[in-house]
Amino acid sequence: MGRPREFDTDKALDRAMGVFWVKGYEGASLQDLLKAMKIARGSLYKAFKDKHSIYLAALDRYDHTIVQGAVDTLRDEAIGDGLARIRALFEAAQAAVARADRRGCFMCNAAIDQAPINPKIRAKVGSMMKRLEGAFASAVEASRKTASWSAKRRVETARLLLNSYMGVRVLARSGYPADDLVSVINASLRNCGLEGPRSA
Amino acid sequence: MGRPREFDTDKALDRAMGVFWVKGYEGASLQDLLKAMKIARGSLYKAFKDKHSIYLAALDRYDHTIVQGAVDTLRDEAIGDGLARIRALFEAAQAAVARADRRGCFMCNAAIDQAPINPKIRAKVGSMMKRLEGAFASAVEASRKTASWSAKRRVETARLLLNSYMGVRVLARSGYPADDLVSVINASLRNCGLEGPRSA
DNA sequence: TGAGATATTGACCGTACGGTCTAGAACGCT
DNA sequence: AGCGTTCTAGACCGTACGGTCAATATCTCA
Repeated sequence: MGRPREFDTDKALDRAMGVFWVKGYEGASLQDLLKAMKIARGSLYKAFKDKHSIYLAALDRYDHTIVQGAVDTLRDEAIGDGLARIRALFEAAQAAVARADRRGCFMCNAAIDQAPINPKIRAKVGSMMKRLEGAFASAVEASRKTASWSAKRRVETARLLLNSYMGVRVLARSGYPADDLVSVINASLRNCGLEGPRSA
Repeated sequence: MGRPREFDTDKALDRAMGVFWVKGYEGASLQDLLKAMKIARGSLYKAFKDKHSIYLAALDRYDHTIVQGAVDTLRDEAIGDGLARIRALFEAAQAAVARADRRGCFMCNAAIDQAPINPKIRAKVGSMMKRLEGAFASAVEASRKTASWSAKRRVETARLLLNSYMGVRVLARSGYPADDLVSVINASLRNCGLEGPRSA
C-alpha cells in the first residue's frame, strides 16, 4: 500500500553507522547523516523516529553485521582451535590499524559515549558485550588446554579476553602506535593461558 | 595591575573536568560548564580561549592530578612489590564502581571521544598513556619474578597491563556488572605473569 | 481510472549553541 | 585621588542544530 520506499533501509543504516562510528552521537549532525545516507530530511524522519532512534538502529545494525561476524569467528571450527580463533579476531583488529583504520569498535565507542546517559543504549551495549563474552567462552572451551579447567576459570578467561579486546580497540582509536599495539596483542594471547609454556 | 581574578582557576578547571568527564566534549554545553564552574560567560572567555582550550586544560588538570596519582601508586615502594601496586590501582577502579561511580577514566573517554578528531588532544592522550605505561613498567620491574625476564617481555607486560586497565575503565563506564568486573580484574592480575604458579 | 495510502522534498520553525562586546567594578601605581 | 589595567556580568549576535510540515509524487486496489 502506498508509495514504496526508494532507498534501502539497511544500506542507509550502514551509512549512518559509518558516521556515528567515526564522529560519535553528538558529533554527528543531521546534515552529516543526511549527506552520508543520501536521503532527504523528511524521508529520514519518516523512516526513523528521531536522531536517537537512528543511532540505536545503527548500533543494532552493527550488532547484526560486525559483532555477529566476530561471534562467528570465535565459534568457527574451520579456523582452528580456540586460540586460533581468538588470534584471528585480534589480528583483524590489528589489520584494521595497519590499513589506517582508526575507527576502533563502534560498540566500544558507544559504551563510552552513549551508554552512560541512555538506558536503551546501555542495555543494548550490555547485551552485545555479553554475547561477545559468550563467544569468547566458546573459543576458550574449544581448546585442549582448558579441559581440566574449572568452569569459573573458563568464564574468567573469557572475560579477560573480552577486556583485552576492548582495550585494543580503544588504544587503536586513540592513536596508539601500531607496532606497540602488536606487542599488546601478543602479550594478551600469550598470557591468557591457552598457550603452551613460554620460553622466557 | 588590574583587577584580580575572583575565582581559582584550578578549582574551576576541576569542575569543568567533572562535566567533560561525565558528558564528553560535545555533550557538555557552555551552559553546563558555566553552571558547574560558577563563573560568568565573560570570565570564562577571559580566562580561557574557547571550549576546546577548556577541554584541553581540563585534560591537563586530569593528568596532573588523577593520572599522576596512578603513576605515583605504581611507583610507591611503600605499597609493596610491583604486583601489590598494580593490584592497588585496579582495586581503586573497582572501588569506584562499588560506590556507583561509573564515570570511567577521563583519559580513556577522551581517547575515544576527542583523540581521533583533535591532534592536540591525541598527542596529549598519547603522552599520558605512555607515561602510565612507563609507570606500569616500573611496577613490573619491582618484582622478584621479573629478574630473569628479557627487557622485551617486561615492556610487553607493562603494555598488557595498561591495556587491561583501559578495558576495565571502559567496561566500568559501559555499565558492565560490578561482580563480573571483579573477575576481570582477578584474571588480569593472575595472568600477567607476576604471580606464583596457579592452583587450577 | 479514481481513491486511499505512503514516500519524497526542501522550505521552514523555534531553540540552544558557541562566542563577542560593552558597562561597570576592583585592583596597583604615582 | 586619578589613571591605566584587568576582571565581572550578562545582554547580545549569528548560526547551525534537531525536528515539522505542506505540496507533490508514486504506488495498490477496487
